[in-house]
Amino acid sequence: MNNQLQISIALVDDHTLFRKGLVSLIEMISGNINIVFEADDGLDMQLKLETCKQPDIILMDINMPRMDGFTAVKWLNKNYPGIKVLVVSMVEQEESVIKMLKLGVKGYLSKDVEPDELNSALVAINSRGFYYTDFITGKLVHTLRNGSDRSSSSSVYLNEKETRFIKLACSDLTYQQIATEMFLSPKTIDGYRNHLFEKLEVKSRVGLALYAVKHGFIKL
Amino acid sequence: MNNQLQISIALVDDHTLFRKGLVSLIEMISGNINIVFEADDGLDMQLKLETCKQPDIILMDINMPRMDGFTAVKWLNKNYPGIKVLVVSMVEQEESVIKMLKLGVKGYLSKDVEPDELNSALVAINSRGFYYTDFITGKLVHTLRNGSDRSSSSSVYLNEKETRFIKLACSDLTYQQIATEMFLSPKTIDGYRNHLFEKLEVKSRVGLALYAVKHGFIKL
DNA sequence: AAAAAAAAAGGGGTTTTTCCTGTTTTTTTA
DNA sequence: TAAAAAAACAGGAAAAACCCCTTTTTTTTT
Repeated sequence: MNNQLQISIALVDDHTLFRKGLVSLIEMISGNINIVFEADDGLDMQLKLETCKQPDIILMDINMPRMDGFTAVKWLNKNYPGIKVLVVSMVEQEESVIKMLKLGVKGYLSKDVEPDELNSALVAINSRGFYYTDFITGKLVHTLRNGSDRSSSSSVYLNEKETRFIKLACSDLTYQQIATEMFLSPKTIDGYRNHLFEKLEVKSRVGLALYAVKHGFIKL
Repeated sequence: MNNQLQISIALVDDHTLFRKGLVSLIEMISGNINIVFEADDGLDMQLKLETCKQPDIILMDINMPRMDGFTAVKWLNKNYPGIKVLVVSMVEQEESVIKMLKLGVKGYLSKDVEPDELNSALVAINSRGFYYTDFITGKLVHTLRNGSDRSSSSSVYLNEKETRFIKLACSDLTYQQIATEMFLSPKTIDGYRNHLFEKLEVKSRVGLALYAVKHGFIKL
């Protein structure tokens, strides 16, 4: 355990300007926080961890090139289980929050919090071990209430035909045309649609298309 | 004209942590830059401009709630044509860059540049009036070569109601319900749809939804 | 203030989507 | 191999989306 007085942290975020700003901010508002290193993404972090002193807490972004936040946290859990992670991301989607919490991160801050809150979070994580805000609690409660939690259980795996179909559903083709394209009866396509509506919890072709984008079936 | 020594700027960005970081960074690296005010979004900026001193340069984000960067810059052109705008955004899409340049912004920086470059940009804009990087030039050349430039020819600018509509079109609501939601006749919504179909060169509501995602009208 | 343009609304129609309740065929599983 | 499950297919029908063309109202331009 580290003493309460000195907290050593590292920053992992691909937006240099944001990262440097954070560094400057942290150095300004808090004298007892020591920044060990900065990294552009998960891969960079792995390198820095080998050469630099090990931080108490890592501030972690989610969307990053090469290695994203999820992968990075997973890797940390395996290789440096002692390092606590505080997610600082613009992503406020329930799924991401839940996913990160499952990975055992100690806190989750939106990028539009006040600097003071960042400081509170760091202090809390260092002393108590975690910093869970109303924001997080809210997401959790909502997930519980809606039961779903698609992020793990339901195993939403689309087979080849479903994948083919959902991609085509993102086009201007009518279901008739999609049927022709896939050498199937329009009624079969009807079945696919209804099946996916249930499985993906959407209610219209638009919902299907947005799901497809969100989950990388099609690229914009 | 202001003298070269003191540059007064304002920051418009909804991510508090980023904004405060930037403030701290700017105060740290540069003694001759004076921050007049910070704003959460375009609307907030309008208010601050009334009460605060007028800045030489405004650092402007693009994606913001209530009033986004495009609208804010347009408003500035009308009401404060003397203020120069430097866009600082994560959005690196060609269309956004081009759109902003057409609106006459003096520079466009990605959020992952080094602090030094931000400083250079500010100094350049203050003395020469602009700061155009290879990044911008690259986008311009590419646009020229690919001829298209959908962003102008058809002047793809969505006004408030169209924006409202396209967002709602990404939901499960029927056009009827959207009409109710917007206090308009379903027939008017019909008109919006047809108008946008032409303007955005799409052929269905699905196309509309995908356009909305691609161009940041909705976040997934 | 008149003319032109844009926004809002409507009438009436076709096509597509969506949603039922089934049957038949193929594949899996016990 | 018989039973069960999944995939493919169907008829029918209501709802929604889409389309064309016209009229009224509002806004902008001249």
